[in-house]
Amino acid sequence: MPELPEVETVKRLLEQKITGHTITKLEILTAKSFIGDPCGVIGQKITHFTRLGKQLSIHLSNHQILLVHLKMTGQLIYLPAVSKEGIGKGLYMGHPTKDMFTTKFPSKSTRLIFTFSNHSTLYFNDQRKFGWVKVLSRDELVESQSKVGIDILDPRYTLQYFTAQLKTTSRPIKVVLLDQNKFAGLGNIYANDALFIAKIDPRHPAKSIPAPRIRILHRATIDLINESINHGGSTAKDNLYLHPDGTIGSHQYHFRVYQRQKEPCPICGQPILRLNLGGRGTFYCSHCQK
DNA sequence: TGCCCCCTGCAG
DNA sequence: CTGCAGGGGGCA
Repeated sequence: MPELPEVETVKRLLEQKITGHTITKLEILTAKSFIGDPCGVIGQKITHFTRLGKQLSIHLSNHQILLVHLKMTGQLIYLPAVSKEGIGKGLYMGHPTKDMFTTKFPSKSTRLIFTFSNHSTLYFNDQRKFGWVKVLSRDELVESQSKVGIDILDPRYTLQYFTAQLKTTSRPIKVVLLDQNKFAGLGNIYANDALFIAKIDPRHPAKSIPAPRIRILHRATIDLINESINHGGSTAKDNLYLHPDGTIGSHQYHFRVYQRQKEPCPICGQPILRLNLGGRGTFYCSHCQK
């Protein structure tokens, strides 16, 4: 699920909740979800957060990093300390009357539980078990991200860089936009919608897109990502993307073509088509996108 | 460069 | 039952 806007939203909300907190306990319910030595994180304070593409780094006071990848169904859910009266009733500090979460935690998909010194908790939930949390040193973090491309929100993501990357391959533009080693952060939602905005057929070979179209596409990727961040990201129908406080994003109400096959194109009214490209669902308007 | 796979769950 | 899901690593 989470692409750049969703991970950025989680980062912003989580950093205001748990920066400065000390980890006192880590429960690993699913072994494959945690990679590294869990002992090293106990007693460490959370100092700050960074993000590269879809990967979130939680920096600790001993200079180690918890690197988080949510993959398709990962969630980071923060629960404030349970009040005395609320124990066993789902009553949390700051949520005086009722539990605002529709799902109780830990749930069937809870993989990791971090507890902090003030008794608040952070749940890593992941239905499909594709995601993970890794403990890394600074050097290991740099190494593990050395092949990742430039983040869409990085000032170095220029039109020149974008153009140069497209010129290296004749693969379908949609597939190239999803290549995290070229540009970090775009996923299936925003790749589809950016191509719609730029009126480019997702199958168009990357290297032969005319310069004026490349310019529009480059602009569209940045604008769309920012638009979605302003909407708190996209929570699709399965509700698997949640903010750390359990609320949902709203960018799904602004999808142009993503998951709208058979619905009328917002520009010309022709039905939106769906095809398979690089193993991923691809949505486009054959009349508007050439 | 294109498949298959990792997993779970839901819609058709 | 089959197909599909915000991702991406490994392998021919």
